Amino acid sequence: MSHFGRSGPPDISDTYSLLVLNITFRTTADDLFPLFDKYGKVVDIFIPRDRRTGDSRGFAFVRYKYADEAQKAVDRLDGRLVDGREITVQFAKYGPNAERIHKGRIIESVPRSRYRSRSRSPRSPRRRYRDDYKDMDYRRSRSRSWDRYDCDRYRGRERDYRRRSRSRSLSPDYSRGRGRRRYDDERRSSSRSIYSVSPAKRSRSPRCSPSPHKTSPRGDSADRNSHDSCSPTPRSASPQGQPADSRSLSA
DNA sequence: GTTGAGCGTT
Repeated sequence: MSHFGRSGPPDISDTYSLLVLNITFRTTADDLFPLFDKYGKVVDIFIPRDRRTGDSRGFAFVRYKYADEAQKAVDRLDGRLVDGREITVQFAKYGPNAERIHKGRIIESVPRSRYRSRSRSPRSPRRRYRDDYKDMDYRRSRSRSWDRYDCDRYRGRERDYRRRSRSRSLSPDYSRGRGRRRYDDERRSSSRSIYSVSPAKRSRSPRCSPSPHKTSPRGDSADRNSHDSCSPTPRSASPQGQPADSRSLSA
């Protein structure tokens, strides 16, 4: 969807796309258009939306006509407070026109001297998340969707879990209050569980079955129980945590 | 109604 009423990319012949991150979920292209248009010729503005809910994903793509204007907008609008949040404007790397960008046209066309390094964006290796939702399903872009999704995948995607858990400014899960309480509960639970059950039996969560029933009139406790079992806590499922205790009790 | 690392549509 384009801001100019044109469906899809209107003309990506000589346009330069900027990635606007950290915008609010309610910020639309109409809100970004007057901001970016003041610093250059904005060809098109596109805000990706969720495939399921159709809501904004929190970032937008602003397409400029010239690279110098785009760079100026990056330097000007990067860190600008929009709708109460500080947005992050940078050149888009991936996308449908990633090939022409890979040629080094945009990146080399703009002076990096003006590009101020923001400590909020470290050298985090980002992966192609498009391959994810195209490989298995639509991307679970929001963290709230990670409530009871695949729990078994946490073993192989522990890095993904840690990446989503951390925040760039405040505390990771602790900011939500939900993570710390559950985490503490898990730790006390695991410490108490080793005295009654061997870790070999609880190493695998038997409640990780993808039950189709999501909500019940009184099944709230059951749903919450699944949360504890499927909680991505590697320590509660680490058998090497207390080998001595487990050995003396298990044997 | 909520959320917050990241890279896009006809």
